[in-house]
Amino acid sequence: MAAYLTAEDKRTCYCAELSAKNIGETVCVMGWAQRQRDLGSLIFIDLRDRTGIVQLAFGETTDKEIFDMAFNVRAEFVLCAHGTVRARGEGAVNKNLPTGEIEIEVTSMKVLSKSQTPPFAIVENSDVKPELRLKHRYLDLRRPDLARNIIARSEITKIARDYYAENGFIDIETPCLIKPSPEGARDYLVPSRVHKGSFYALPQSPQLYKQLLMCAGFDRYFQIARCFRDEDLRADRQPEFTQLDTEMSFATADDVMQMHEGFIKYLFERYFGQKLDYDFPRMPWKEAMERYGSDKPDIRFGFELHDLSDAVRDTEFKVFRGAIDMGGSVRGINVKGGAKMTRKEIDALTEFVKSYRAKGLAWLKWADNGDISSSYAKFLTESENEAIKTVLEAEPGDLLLIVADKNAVVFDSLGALRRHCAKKMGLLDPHEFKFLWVTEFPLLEWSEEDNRFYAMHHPFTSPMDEDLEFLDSAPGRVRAKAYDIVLNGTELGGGSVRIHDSELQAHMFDLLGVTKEDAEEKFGYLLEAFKYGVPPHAGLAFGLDRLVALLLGQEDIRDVIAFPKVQNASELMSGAPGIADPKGLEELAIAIVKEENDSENA
RNA sequence: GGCCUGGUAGUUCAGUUGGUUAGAACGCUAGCCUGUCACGCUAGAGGUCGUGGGUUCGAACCCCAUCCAGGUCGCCA
Repeated sequence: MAAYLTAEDKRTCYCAELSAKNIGETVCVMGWAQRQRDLGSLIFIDLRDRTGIVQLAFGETTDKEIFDMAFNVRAEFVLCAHGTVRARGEGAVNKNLPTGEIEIEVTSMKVLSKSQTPPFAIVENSDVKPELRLKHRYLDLRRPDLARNIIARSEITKIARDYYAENGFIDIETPCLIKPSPEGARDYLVPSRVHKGSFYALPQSPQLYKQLLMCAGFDRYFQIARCFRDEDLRADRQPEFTQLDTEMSFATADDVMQMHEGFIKYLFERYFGQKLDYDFPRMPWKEAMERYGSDKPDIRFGFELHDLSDAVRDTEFKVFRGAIDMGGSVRGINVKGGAKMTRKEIDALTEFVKSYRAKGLAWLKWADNGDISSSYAKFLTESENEAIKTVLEAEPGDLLLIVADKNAVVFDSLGALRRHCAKKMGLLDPHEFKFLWVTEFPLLEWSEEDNRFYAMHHPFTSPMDEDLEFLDSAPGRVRAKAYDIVLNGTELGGGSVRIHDSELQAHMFDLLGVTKEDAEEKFGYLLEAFKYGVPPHAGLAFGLDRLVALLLGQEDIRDVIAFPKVQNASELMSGAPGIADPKGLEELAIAIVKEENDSENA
């Protein structure tokens, strides 16, 4: 039977807070039995709480009743132990344990709760299937590495709140039940009982509300905001995630970037005790694409892209010829030291780029001993081959990898390839942090599929002043006052200067093919607000999960989220989502049409 | 939605021409043990081989379907 706590059972400290300084003190600790070691007439129990472990000792001086209790303790029993801190004997000190110099000589104990044998051991660096860990997430979270992540996340959000508060930001909550505005990512919909047939959406971000807060005069807004997107998951993407969301009035793009760069520096100083005393580089989007094939470049290593189109401008090699003729390009990277790769490994790289829609990979391996093998060299003239080597600054030991295709495919595949090679070659140090700003994003993105422009960021993003003149003549070349903060190949956050001019906003909607009625229906309240004096404003949101994961060297954001969802967006512990009660559905006037999850408004 | 990988004891895994009773380590249970801390020693229990169907004299193994988990592309204004 489980015991209960009484007035005397007051915890005096956490397990791992005890040290040699406490020798002689009477203490009361509570926690979980990590392990029990029975040596006959001597028993040790490692007691664990979220701070760590302390050893409880039971011996000949222990009451028989308590000793028997200790004898029966098993892993994960919850204990309350009273006793005296004492030094361990000579030779019995455990140097691997922070509390290894001492132990608690237990005078009384309660088993507050028993435990079945857990489905997996509660230890650091567990190699148990994610499936099982997530099903018993409360046990997984007892593991020290995961517990540390969750605690670290709390520290980081505390630092964020401090920084933004110190800089005059006001923490304001915005609604989670909002009006659907289907554009971009899929919304999670919540049916309204009162308004049958109508739905709320869960916010993909507090975008419109924070702009309205600017209209309301709260010129610096901050919120740790939960956001929802009904899209497929990835290691760095959950259907519900947290943004560290901000907005500033009377601020330029530069003001915003400086403010948030300040936050990162403040965070590094307070969390790591590390000074980042340099300005984060700023790189226009076009340069990022051309040098790294990515709008979120990892600049910890080289292997930059180079345009080889000129070098093979007149080639008869069909693969290159075709790419150039269709308006694409031929680009390559020089994987320094990559000549060590075997033919098999290079073939695997070819498969890798194919997953990015590239038709193939042209390669040249220049061995240390001067031998050259290549998939393409024999199709090119000597001068073309030389030109490629010159542009890529090739030398013995290098591996040249070339993709010829539409620009989008070339950038995508080579951008991913350079990172893939760097990872394979062990060049990515998770403890090296290289921040940069990517700026001057295109305002609009052409969709082949729909034969129209879409806003690359969102339709409230302001064009750059110097490109305003092209808004009608060449919309595709208009750049936006948008900026992303990038760390080690991950987009940590992004934002923009917003349009605060009704006329320009109307123009934007026009370009995007949004009719007046449409705009009125979806965003009327924002446009209305803009009629009553709207300050120029700009903002930025960090992906908190990614930020925490990267700082902690975690590859998967699930390791910094207490109760994450798996790939099919379900939550294995609770089993969410679940079937709704038919009565409830009736009340909502919702009928399930198909056997599956497909629901429709009735 | 596409492609790839995996699912065998509580856990991590091994298991090839398809053939007796499906193994190992750790964990678990019991006994012994006064300084352990991955305690040690002895003994023992523990399996719908993800699920359903098929081929076969015979299936963990071959085929089909399906479920679950992971990766990835599409998608993520």
